[in-house]
Amino acid sequence: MSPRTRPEWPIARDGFSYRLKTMPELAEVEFFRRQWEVGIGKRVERVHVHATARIYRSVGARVVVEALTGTSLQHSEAQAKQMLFRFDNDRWLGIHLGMSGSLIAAAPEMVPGKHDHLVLYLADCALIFSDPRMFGKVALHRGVDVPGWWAALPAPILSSGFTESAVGDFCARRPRSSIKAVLLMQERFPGIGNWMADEILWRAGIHPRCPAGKLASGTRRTALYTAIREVTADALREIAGVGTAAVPRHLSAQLPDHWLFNHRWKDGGTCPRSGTALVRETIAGRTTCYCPKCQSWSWE
DNA sequence: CCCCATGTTCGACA
DNA sequence: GTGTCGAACATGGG
Repeated sequence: MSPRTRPEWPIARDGFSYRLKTMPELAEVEFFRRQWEVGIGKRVERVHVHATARIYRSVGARVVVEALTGTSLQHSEAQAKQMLFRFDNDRWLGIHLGMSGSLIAAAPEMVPGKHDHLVLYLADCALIFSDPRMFGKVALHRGVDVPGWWAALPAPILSSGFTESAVGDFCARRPRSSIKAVLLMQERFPGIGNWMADEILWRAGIHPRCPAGKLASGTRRTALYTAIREVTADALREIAGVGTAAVPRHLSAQLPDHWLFNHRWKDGGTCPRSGTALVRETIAGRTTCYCPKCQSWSWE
């Protein structure tokens, strides 16, 4: 392993790993976007890439180097699980973090490690994209306007375009699918992932195997819609709101103990509301945790 | 060694 | 065409 400079700035953490052990859903993505904000207004002096890394399967690493070297970072945005960074000269960099990606800033002397597939060296810091499993992806775009794939993203959950009737209609179109499977569909629920889906259903008191058709109207639809918006807003506040000064090694440590999140992986974990033993089983192909008492099975 | 992993995509099949 | 399910992707941790 090559020697690496310990990053003292802007984030001081122990050890050599620049990665945070968290898997990115909407709030974590927004958190990671902010880690690169320190580079806004600064020029990219040099770009490091691991040219054969799978994250370059859509756009070659060399294209990224050529497009970004010498430009300045102007602006960034996160939406759903996507991020978009605008540079001058009409260059745009899109990033999806996949299952294990993370962004972080470090001192400009940092030496890229095995999983640091993209590093933008600015005058006084380095912006790093790390991804051990390489399910993440980068995209490049040139033009005055945002790329088409970005413009085509569905209305964000906290925007006025995300309506209760749209949620109900979407459920009505998949009447026999489990609500757990439906909540993971990015085209209607942008940015929701496995743990957020479980948190939403737990708060709403809905069993994850409940057929989506049963939630297409009435009070259950309202409960579902409300929980989606509340969990999204709360997750953004608790996770994305963490500054860049003292970042915990596990972002989940940020979440309050009365959430399902902090109990879901523990063997023998109990529901923070009812004290009942939590259940873990595979639903829609994903590990799902729920409270058998709070989340009613009888949806007829 | 085994099994597991918070995401997405693709092919097979109803 | 639509919807659903499992496998595959690549790596590390327990």
